[in-house]
Order: sequence, then C-alpha cells, then structure tokens
Amino acid sequence: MTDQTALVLAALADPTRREIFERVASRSRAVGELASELPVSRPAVSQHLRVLAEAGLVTARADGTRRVYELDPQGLAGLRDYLDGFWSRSLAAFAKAAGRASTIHDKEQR
Amino acid sequence: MTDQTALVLAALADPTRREIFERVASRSRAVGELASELPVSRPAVSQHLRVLAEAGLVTARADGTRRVYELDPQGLAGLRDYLDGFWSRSLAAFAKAAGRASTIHDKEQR
DNA sequence: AGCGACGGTAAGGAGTAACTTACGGTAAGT
DNA sequence: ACTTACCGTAAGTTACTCCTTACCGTCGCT
Repeated sequence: MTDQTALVLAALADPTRREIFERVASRSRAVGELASELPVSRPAVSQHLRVLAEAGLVTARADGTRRVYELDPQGLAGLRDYLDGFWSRSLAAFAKAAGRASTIHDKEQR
Repeated sequence: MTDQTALVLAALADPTRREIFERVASRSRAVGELASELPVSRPAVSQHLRVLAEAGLVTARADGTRRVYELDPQGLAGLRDYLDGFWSRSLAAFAKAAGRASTIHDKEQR
C-alpha cells in the first residue's frame, strides 16, 4: 500500500469527486464547464480537482484564463497495482479454498 | 459504477478500516483478536467490520461466542470490474494520445 | 443455574470533510 | 487602460465520520 494509493482511495470515496473524475476522464474539461454540469458551486469543483490532482488522478493545463483538466493515468495505475497485488496475494489462496472465485472474473482484456 | 463499488471505495478510504481488511484478508480473525492488534477499541473494530461487510469485503461465521471474519472476494471483484471498465473505456483512448500509458502496466497474470 | 468470555448496539463527543460566499489575481478583448 | 471572463484561495458553517464508554444479549463450561 503506497501512500499515493491511500490518496486515490480517499479521493474516489466522495461521490461528487467521483462524478467530476469520471467526467474529466471521458473528456477534458474546464473548471467552469464542470461546475455548470454539477449541482455544486465552482469553488467546490476547484477544491475537488485539487484533491484529485494530489492523488495523481488528473492534471491541469492552462488555456488562456481557463484551466483544462484531463485524465492522469498514474493514479488509477497505482490503485490497479494495489488490487493486482492483493488479488495474487490473498485472493489466490482464498480461491483455492473456495474453488471458484478466481475464475468468475477472469476476462482477457487490456 | 454500481452502488456496491461506491461502498467498497468508501470502506477502503479509511486507514484503520484498510488495516483491518488487510489483516482479515491475510488470515481469518476474530473481533477481539483484531482489537488486540490495533490501537482502537473492540467496538470500533466491530463497527469497521460492519462497514466492510456491507461493502461485500468480508463475511462472518460464528464459532461459539466468537465471530470469525474472513475475506469476501465479491467486494474486491466489483472494484476490479469497475477499474477494468474504466481502463478500457477512458485509459485506452488516453493511451492512444499519450502513446505509452497502456503498456506501462501490462502484465500477464491471473 | 450461575459465571465468564465474546461481541453487537446505543449514545455522545471531538475532529474533519464538504460546501457556501467573499475576495484577489491573471489573461484576453476592445 | 478598462472591462470581462475565468479560476484559485480564505474564512466560516454544517454535516458526517470515527472513536469512546456503557450496556445488553449469546454461547459454553462447571
């Protein structure tokens, strides 16, 4: 469990922040654009984006006076690694005992 | 984003609860056993276990007056599915633009 | 039946997180 | 230079989370 993974989990735990993150992930957006889509004020969005950025989930780039936020894959990759490690460490042993859990979600993607 | 995934993220966001979960995952434990290992009281552990159980991360079985908690793979599987979907939906597109993110964490495991 | 071990629940308090309004600061247009 | 648009930060309030102590129920043993 790296320190960043803790930040990622804390960041994604909040519903509003998750909504913001998913919107940014699907398409880069400016702060005001996000605020107009959501039932919270613009400063609230700005504060959420700060938390998401500190967790490595989004990054910002300037475009005139606008700040366009886009997805940063680093944060999600960290969480993914944590889950992968967990899966192989604990769930593999559990699957042996239960005899099915390891195959339920075996998909070949990526 | 299923409702359960939201519960999983909220459950794992707390450091104490994460610690409890990881200990239960590595080996099944009773409530008092967990409390003796951690710097919080037994009721606190009990409350955390309740949250973890509602998220589908642990399950309990009775052993006399003891309640032995063990890993429930359902919760982690849900979070994993969420991340997998996210990865293929958003990160794939991002990787095309960035030209590298998709290969950084390509491992063949499971 | 009585006793002791074990654990879930209730109630309350301290700390924190999320939101609001108000303000300041920077970049582009006229 | 003035105005407008856009955004981050500060300060304060409200709501919720986490923890504690106190209490009650259950199971097993003698």
